[in-house]
Amino acid sequence: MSQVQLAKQLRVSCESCSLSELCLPRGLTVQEISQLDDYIERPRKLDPNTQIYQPGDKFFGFYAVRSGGVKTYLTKKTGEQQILGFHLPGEIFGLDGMEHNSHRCYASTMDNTSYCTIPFEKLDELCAELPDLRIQVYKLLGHEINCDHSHQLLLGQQTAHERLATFLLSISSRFKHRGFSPTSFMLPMSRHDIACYLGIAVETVSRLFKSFQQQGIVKINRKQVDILNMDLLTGLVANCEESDSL
Amino acid sequence: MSQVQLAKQLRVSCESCSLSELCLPRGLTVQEISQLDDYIERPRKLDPNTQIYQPGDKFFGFYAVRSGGVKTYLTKKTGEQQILGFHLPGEIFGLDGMEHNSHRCYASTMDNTSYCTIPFEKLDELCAELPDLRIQVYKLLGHEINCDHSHQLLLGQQTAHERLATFLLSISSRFKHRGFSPTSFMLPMSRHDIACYLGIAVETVSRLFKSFQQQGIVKINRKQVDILNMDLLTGLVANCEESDSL
DNA sequence: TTGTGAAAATGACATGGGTCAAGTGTATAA
DNA sequence: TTATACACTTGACCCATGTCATTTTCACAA
Repeated sequence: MSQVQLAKQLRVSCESCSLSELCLPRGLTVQEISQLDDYIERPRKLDPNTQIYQPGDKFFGFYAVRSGGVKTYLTKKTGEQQILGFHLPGEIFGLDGMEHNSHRCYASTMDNTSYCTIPFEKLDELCAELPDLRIQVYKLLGHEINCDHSHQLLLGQQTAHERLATFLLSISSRFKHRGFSPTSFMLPMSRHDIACYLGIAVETVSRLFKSFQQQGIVKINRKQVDILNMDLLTGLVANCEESDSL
Repeated sequence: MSQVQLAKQLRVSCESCSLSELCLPRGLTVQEISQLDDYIERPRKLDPNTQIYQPGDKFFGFYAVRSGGVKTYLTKKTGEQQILGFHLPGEIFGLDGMEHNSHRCYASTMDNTSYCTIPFEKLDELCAELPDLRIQVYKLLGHEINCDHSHQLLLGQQTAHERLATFLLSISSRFKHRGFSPTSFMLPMSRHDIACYLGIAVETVSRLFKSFQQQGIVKINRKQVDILNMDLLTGLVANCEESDSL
């Protein structure tokens, strides 16, 4: 098989895979891709609301969402959960296990979900040899850190309107980035999850969605969202972040 | 010079250095330590309220606080800042620059402050050769991520009392970790900064400090804090985090 | 020692969004 | 087709915390 054919085959196996961000771009050679590809465990399928890991579980490696959606969250002893992040197809999670080789938070599916895993030990070994892969891993971790920082700004300084608008814009831009419509999409998470992510009450989410609709900014039917006026939506967060969104 | 002597000398140069966490422990060999030590730029001293970097600045590498204190923060366009983290002597900051090779947030001193820097490119080169150093870097990044997650839980789910109590306990345990008293210490930051970190108003910080004092939990005089009853203080956050503190 | 400005504390008041309690819709199963 | 349960919505009420105005304290300079 020629190098080109090999590349094509590998690309097919990873192209729609959520780890593609990690392994495909940035000029890795065919051989390098092949090496990494060998270690990736092929997709597993899970039902909605299935726990993937919880605090204390051993850290195996990174997870990459292929379809569906995953939430990661911490809880108070009283049960309230703070959702740390939503992970859509093409996105990575599981990084919370790196510090102590065991996870610190929960991860569970929000929908029928499939994902790949890449064992951290293998990834680390490859990193020793592949400078470009190392850079990719740094960028991945840096991205997580920057997302967390934006979330801190949201939770600490934004009003409820601003939070919800920021949330919609974030989902929109992430769908766009993956080649889907940025103005018409299905939310993979419940109102409850949105509330827990934004640090507000479910009732507030309902009321604000209603208010946004009355202003003609969006049209919302259950989980179907249509953004009717992107400018107005952007206007709601105009004073929030100095830098461009993630 | 014998290997032992060399080790001793290097240890002296890094022992009290904030990067010691990164380079000294975990069985690096004398030679490995020496290699890393060569790249570390020796301390710079800055006045209080001096900006170290701001969004858009080129990312050079990690910073390690030797004395004083540093805050990292994001701002809204209207000027409110959300403090992302306080960095005490022995702690690292600057990781926000990794994703795009430029910083996303501000960093500035809160006090007379000195710090070392380690250029990221050099660190990365060494990582290729030193598996133990690589592990250290992963743990460092994992720690930042886990701290950010705890901060998200605080900002999203805790009441003002719980936030302030959590904050005091965090500072206390970090002083303890560095060998200082966990019950009697000087806060390096202003009330304003505490408020911005906790996502509450300065006035609320004042009122809660007073309330904590009236309950006999702490004694506070300006920036001097004495924790009188650690159990009571811990009790205030009893329902907050499931897992142990960071 | 006194003067000056910033930080912190205090008091009075306002309100965003939480809480509680019904309702309404919708998807799945019998 | 109807029953059931759960997600979501809506309304009424209220409280923790923000906002604004004022006073006090402290650090430092003259």
